Amino acid sequence: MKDTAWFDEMEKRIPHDGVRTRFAPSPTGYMHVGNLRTALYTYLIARHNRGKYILRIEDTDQGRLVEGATDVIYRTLSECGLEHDEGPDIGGPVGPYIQTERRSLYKEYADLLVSRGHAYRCFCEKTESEEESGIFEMKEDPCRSLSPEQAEALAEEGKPFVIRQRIPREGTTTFKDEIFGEVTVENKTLDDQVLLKRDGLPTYNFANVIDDHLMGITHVVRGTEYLSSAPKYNLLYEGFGWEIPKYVHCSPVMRDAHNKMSKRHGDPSYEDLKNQGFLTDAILNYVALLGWSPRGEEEMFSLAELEEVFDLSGMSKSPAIFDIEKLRHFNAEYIRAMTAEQFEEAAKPWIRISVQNESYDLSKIAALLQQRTEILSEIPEKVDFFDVLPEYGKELFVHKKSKSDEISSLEILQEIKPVFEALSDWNNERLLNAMVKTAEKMEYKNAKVMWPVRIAVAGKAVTPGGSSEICEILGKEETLKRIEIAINLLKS
RNA sequence: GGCCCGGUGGUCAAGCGGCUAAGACACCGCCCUUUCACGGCGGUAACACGAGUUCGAUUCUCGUCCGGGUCACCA
Repeated sequence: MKDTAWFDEMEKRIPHDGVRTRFAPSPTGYMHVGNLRTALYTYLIARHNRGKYILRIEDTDQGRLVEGATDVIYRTLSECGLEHDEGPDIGGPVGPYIQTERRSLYKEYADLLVSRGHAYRCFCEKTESEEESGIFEMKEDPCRSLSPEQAEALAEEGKPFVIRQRIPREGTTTFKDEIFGEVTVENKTLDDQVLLKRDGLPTYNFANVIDDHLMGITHVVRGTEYLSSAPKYNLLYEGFGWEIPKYVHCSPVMRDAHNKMSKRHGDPSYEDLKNQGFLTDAILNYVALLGWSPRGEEEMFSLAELEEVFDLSGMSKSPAIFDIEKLRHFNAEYIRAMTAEQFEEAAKPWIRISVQNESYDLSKIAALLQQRTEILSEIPEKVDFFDVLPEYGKELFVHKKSKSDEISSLEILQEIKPVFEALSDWNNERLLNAMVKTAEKMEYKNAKVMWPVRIAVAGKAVTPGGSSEICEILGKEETLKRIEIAINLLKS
């Protein structure tokens, strides 16, 4: 074990420069919405207080390592603008920031705790998960009562061991959470959790305490699944004589009333949502509001605005169900708030999926789409008719609201065709004008004339943009061709 | 099962002893309108239950019920 000078030296490295938070994911290759939200809140607490936001990778579970997982984390955080001030990739004053690279550290602190009597070596066989065994009994660990000499002797023999925390049997432990307030538990309900595993790596429970302290973390942000083990962490801090950080336990994001969002259930990760055509800003905005309330009426917040207004007092205690419908709403709002150029850039790849015909003006198509799109992925099916006129039946010409039927549609199309043919300038204004004039002449409502034109040129009842805009984009030749097809269909 | 934490409309939620109990999504209706959409206006819909405390409880206390978490050499 290192001498006190070494431990003192470690203490001196700890920054004391205001608020410091950390996002500490384990690299499983998947950033689900709950993770992202935790990262966001962690980031916001730091930024709101002009503090530091740190990224730490918790890879102490060797069995669950996933190739390329850290890249997903970097990419997601960076895309979302949650830039960290310290981390594995950019370093910092209290590195390394990957737990497996800190393994020797944990051993020193575990030994320190053993020497102080707050922990002990346990030579027992591995225990099974109690949940699986169905037995929920606190059992006395025989190794707890081993004398230091006995334990030392067994270790000398080369017997493998883990290091367990020695929890007092008597008394209570109280901790304070920024969201839940004070929580008190009886020590006898706490078990002697493993601190250092047989493979020499720390458990989450231990590594967290060590790293959070050594990295000068002031606000420990994590999910409520750690709420009930928080007393044990406090006991650890006390054992070391360290200052206890502020705890912020966030309630989970649920997929429904009973289940958390999870990879297993196929719930969307950040990347999945992106692929479905959701915008980063919309995702962030929505996720921020899932479990936190700004109080006022305003719901739309940019990341910069969130940094200003975010505060712990708005945090919710109960779980929140993820509602994709509301996310769609936010996404639609963000799409509408984009400039035409921004939207065009975002939409083009999606338009291209079903519109390959080079002669169509993608900018015009995009312009029609902007006010009618909630998520980008619905674009291809909205515009597929530009390339290929769908097969459709006569019944599409029947529309109650515009008082259209097959008879009137045929009549109108036959009337409008020569008018279109005669048009010298092929643009929206002229087309609209032509249709309105035709309606006047036939003494029909505008809608009654435009309905069959829409059906004829698009082959579907729901289209982005009005019929005149579609005709304009399609061009004179294609429009007339499609009207002719419709006339023949109606005659048959 | 023990322990911990929750419980306001279908969903996200404001509320912090006295309110006609906000707002948003969704839903419905009306208006606008070249369909749909967008926009505008309006509507349906909630304090889990039972005791206390109090002049007065959605707000405080207790119990019941319901839900979540945890009890791993996973995080």
